[in-house]
Amino acid sequence: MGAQCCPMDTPDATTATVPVSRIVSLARALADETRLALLTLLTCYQQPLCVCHLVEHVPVGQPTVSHHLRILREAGLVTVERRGTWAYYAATPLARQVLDDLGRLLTEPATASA
Amino acid sequence: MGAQCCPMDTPDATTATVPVSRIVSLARALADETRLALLTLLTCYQQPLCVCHLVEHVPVGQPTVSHHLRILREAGLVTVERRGTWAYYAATPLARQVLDDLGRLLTEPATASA
DNA sequence: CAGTTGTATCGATGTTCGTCAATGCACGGG
DNA sequence: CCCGTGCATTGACGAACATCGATACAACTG
Repeated sequence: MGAQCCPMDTPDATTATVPVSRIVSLARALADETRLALLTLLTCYQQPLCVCHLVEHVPVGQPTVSHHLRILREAGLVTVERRGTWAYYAATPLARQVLDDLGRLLTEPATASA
Repeated sequence: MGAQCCPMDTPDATTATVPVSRIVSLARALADETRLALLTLLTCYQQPLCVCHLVEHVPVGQPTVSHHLRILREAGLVTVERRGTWAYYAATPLARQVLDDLGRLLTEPATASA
């Protein structure tokens, strides 16, 4: 740990407006191919979709889909409404905005706005 | 798999402008508390920082910091420049925009723009 | 009330991942 | 030329996770 490697000492840098753990929780919910496929399906449709339809569009079983939907729900990315036997899941505005922003950042050539 | 649970069949929904795997890769890089702490440190400073300084600000050892910096670099979130014995890491514009966007989404009360 | 269907939960399993101790490597100084 | 320093890599270990089969639960149907 040399003394002249960096110009100045780094303060605690707790200038973050949002706690780091909150961003990590959101990123962890998005950090799975199956979950992101489910979220993409839900964001493409204004109509809520039931679990049995979602199962047909991802290469995993129904218990796994329920498991992932639970994680997405706990992250605030989807909502669930039970009507009779079925459970209808829908993407939240947060999910739409996150996917919209990330998609824009990954397509645009990194125009530094901040 | 009932016939009348959902109004219509769900098409393949490949309307995504960005491949799912690309978003997953970015989310996985952000889905760790240590990595996000390093990235926050780097985004708070315009000056690149060397590894020995970063090590002092996270509760893990130097090999682990190098490991995380490698993941962040492969995700396009940081760049590295070697000067003499030291390696200086800096946040990319992508990292600044991602943290800015996510921070804004998690503080604002979900104003549906999309 | 029994049977069926849609969904959630439980246990187990294989894999991925974060972490560390030890080592290797490049560079600079005596 | 040897040694110290900063950083990267390796191997190993434990924890977390994604997945599945089996089962439980809820609701509609006959």
